[in-house]
Parts: sequence; C-alpha cells; structure tokens
Amino acid sequence: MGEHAHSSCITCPRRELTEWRDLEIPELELVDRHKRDKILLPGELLYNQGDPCEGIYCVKDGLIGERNVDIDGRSSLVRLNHPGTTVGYQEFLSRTDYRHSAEVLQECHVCFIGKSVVRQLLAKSPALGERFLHRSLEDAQQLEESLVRVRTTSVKARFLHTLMVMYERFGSYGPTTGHTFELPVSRKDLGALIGIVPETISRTIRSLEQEALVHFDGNRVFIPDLEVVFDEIV
Amino acid sequence: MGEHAHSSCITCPRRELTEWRDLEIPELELVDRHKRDKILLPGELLYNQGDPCEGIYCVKDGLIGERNVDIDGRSSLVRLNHPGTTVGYQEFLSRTDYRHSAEVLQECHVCFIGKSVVRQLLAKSPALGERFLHRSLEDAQQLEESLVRVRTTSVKARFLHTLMVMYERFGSYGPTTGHTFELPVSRKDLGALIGIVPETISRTIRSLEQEALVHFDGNRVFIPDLEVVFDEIV
DNA sequence: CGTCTGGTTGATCTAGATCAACAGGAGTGG
DNA sequence: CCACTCCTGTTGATCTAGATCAACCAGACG
Repeated sequence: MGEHAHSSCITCPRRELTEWRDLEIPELELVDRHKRDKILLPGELLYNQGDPCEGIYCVKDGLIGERNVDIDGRSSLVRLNHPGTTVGYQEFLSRTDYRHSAEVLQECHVCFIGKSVVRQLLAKSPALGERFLHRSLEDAQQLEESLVRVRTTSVKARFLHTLMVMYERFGSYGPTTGHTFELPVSRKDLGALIGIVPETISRTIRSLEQEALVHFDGNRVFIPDLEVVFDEIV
Repeated sequence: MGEHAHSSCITCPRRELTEWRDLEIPELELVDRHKRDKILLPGELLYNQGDPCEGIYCVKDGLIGERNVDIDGRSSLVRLNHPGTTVGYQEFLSRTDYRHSAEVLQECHVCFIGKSVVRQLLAKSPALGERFLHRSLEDAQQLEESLVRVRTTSVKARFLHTLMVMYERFGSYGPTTGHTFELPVSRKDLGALIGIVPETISRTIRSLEQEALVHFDGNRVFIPDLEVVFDEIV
C-alpha cells in the first residue's frame, strides 16, 4: 500500500494552512528527515478504527474520510479531510486508539509523522500546541453545530447545507457554468455524512431538481442561485 | 441577580476536578482576589447566546445547562455542566461571542473569573493551557459520539443512554432503593437533550415502565438492573 | 377560586426508512 | 465477442417511529 514519493515540508504549498505553519526551519528539517510520504488510491485505509495511534497524517493532496462504524455495522461519515488538514491529531493528543477508520476518498498524497517526532516538536514549539488547541476548539464547534442541526432541521436543509459547505471548499464560478462543483463522495457516503439512507439522497435530489434549487449531472452539481439556497437553510 | 458569597479557591473542594488543579498558591491567590462569587436560582441566566464573552465561570455547586436556540425558536440543550466544570471556556479561548445561553437548572454557586485574569494565568502556567486542550479534546469526542448516536440509534436507546450518563453522575445505590437518581432536568429539557419532543419522553417512559427496564416516580428514577439497560444501548 | 405551567394521554399525520425491483456500467471469464 | 456477475444509483410501494395537534389533569400561585 502506498508507493513512495518525495517532498519537503519546507517548500510544501499546504504548510501555510496547517498547524505546522509556525515551525522554524530546523524543526521542519527534523520532520523532513522522519516523515514518510504515501500515495494512496480511493478505498485504501490510512488506519482502522481501534488501531493504536502511531502518529499523525498530513494531507497534501486528495481527500480522506473519517468513518465510524458501530457494532451493528452502521457506518457514519464523521469528517472530510481536505488538503492542509492534519488527520488523527485527536487520538495522538489524547493518547487513545483511533476512534474511526480513515479512508481515502480521492487519490491522496499524505505524509505520516511518527508520534515521537511530533512530541519533540510540541516540546520545542509552544505555538504548535496552541494551533492544535484551536483546531480542537474549531472541531468541537463544528460538531456542536452538526449535532444541533441534525436534531432540529429537516433532511432537505441538512442536505443543502452540506452542498454549500462542499461548494465553499471545492466549488468554482464560471460565467458559462455558474456555481458548480464535483461531488467528492458517493451517494452512500453523502448519506452517511448527513445521516440518511442513499435512497433518500436520490429522492431529495429529485425534489431539489423539481424546485430548481440545485441541478445534478452525475457527480457534477450546479447551484443556480446561492442566495436562494442560503435562505432555505437558515 | 446573584447574592454574594465568599469562598477561596485554595480550599475549594472542587478544584481537584477542574482545569485549575495545577495552579500554585500565588496564582490561586490572584484568582481569589479577582473572582466574583454568585449564588443563582433555577431559571437565571449566566449569559445569553450572542453576548460577548467576558470571562469564564467555574461551577462550585448546582447545575448549569447550555442551551442553543435557533432562528425558529427551536431550543436544544447541548451540555450539562455539573460541579467542577468550567463553563464558557470555548468562547473565551477562541475569542468569540457566546454560542449558547447558559441557564441555571439547579441552584448554583458559581465563580466568575474575568478574561484578563485568565489570560494572565495562561501566560504563567503552561499546564493550564494543556488542561484546556484536553478538555476541548474530550468535549469534541463527546460531541462526536452524540452526533453518531443521534444519526444511527433509536430514541429509546438514546434515552436510556442519557439516563445511564446521569446515573453515573448523580446516582447512588442503596440496598433498599437499588440504583436510583433524581432527574436533574424537566421533561422538556430532557427532550431538548435527546433531540425529541416532550410528549415522546412521556411515551418512552411509559414503554420503559412496561418493559420494567426503568421505573419512574416523579423525578426519581430507579434502574433495577444496570446490565440489562447496558445491553439495550449497545 | 381562576389562570398558568408542566406533564400525561389519545388521535392523527408525515418524513424518512425499509424492502424490492431494475437499469447502467465495469470487470471477468469463457 | 458475448454472457456473467458485481456494484452503484434510481424508482416505486409500503411501513413505522416520532411529530403534531388537541384534550385533560394536577399542582402552584395570583
């Protein structure tokens, strides 16, 4: 699993987005010496729910999904990790086993950094700890919002919300195409993300088409009017 | 709102439970000089959703609920804060306005510590920052579990789960009474906590009584057999 | 006494799940 | 090349958990 590749953190274009952005050259060199690059294809796993945490993963390119499967096999997609995201920091910091499986959703270039290296970095750079604190606060806020949303709003609203979030991350506007983006996940996963069954995804899509709120062409999504969609979410 | 009372952090029996447990005497004296004690009755508010965050609250006694109300007035109880909990740390650390209203659910003794004081403490004691990091990680984990649960399990299972959590916090076992605890919240709030409507709480209680899983007498809850309930949750 | 608020119950409605069928690729093997 | 099975997605028919609406009761409180 995972052919090798080589890249340096010092020149990594994603670094400015990550928790590592405050590291100085000597520390970055330390990371460079010890990190392992991996190229992974869709379906491959970074780690499995229950595995001991051996370090953290930095997503350089592609998309990683964190999936939680309960005893009955019901799986739920908890989080999407786009480039610039550090995956597995929670388990690393709280010294627990992985609580999810991390699965590659789109071909990825990730860097693995072993836990002892990260501990050294944390000891040297207080700014790194601070970054992780803020990352954790943001995650908690995010989750809180999702929780409230799932308890109080309809499937349609939640669906539109996720579409807007995805547009924000992956979308673009062109004069001919309008607002559009490529759905980065399967219908099943989209369901697992919103908390519904894939059939309901299909039906919701159909009704959104009828309302002309959103247009789908395969995995391509077109949003004629962002404002109108925003109003639906509230 | 809030008659005065006096107490010292140095002798506070809750301190060992809190993020402040590592503070040295000089720092504790600093807190003592600047904190404000408040005694609050059920229904009173610590702060309102949208208020600017002026500091944090330490719960010495009683119970505080964090409530989130959306634009349509739908309110959802996000978290219960029992004695030893620091309330409002998230907003303080991320320098945002309060995202919830904090309402007294049971008569409280809380201590307010202004943000400038907390910043001084954070600067002096790195251990404090570390404690907050772990608190945030735990909160995130908690929320994640709630999110997965609400998406994948039935009302009955979620209801039983919250009862077990409450038993863990507030419960006791006596040879005559068995496992029992006092419900710390109204049915409405219990609903807001689980994400259902109060009528459904009533119905669920009735069916649990019929199954003899749990017995209710007003706000007193009796659990004949913890194991059986555990099995139901899975 | 009335009025209010919190809780219980019943009757009904509905969003979304479940079950079942089917259509279009994408392999795979002859 | 066709025949086969997988796998993902769409659609239809049906079922059900839980919401909604409405009535009622009991205690609190003026």
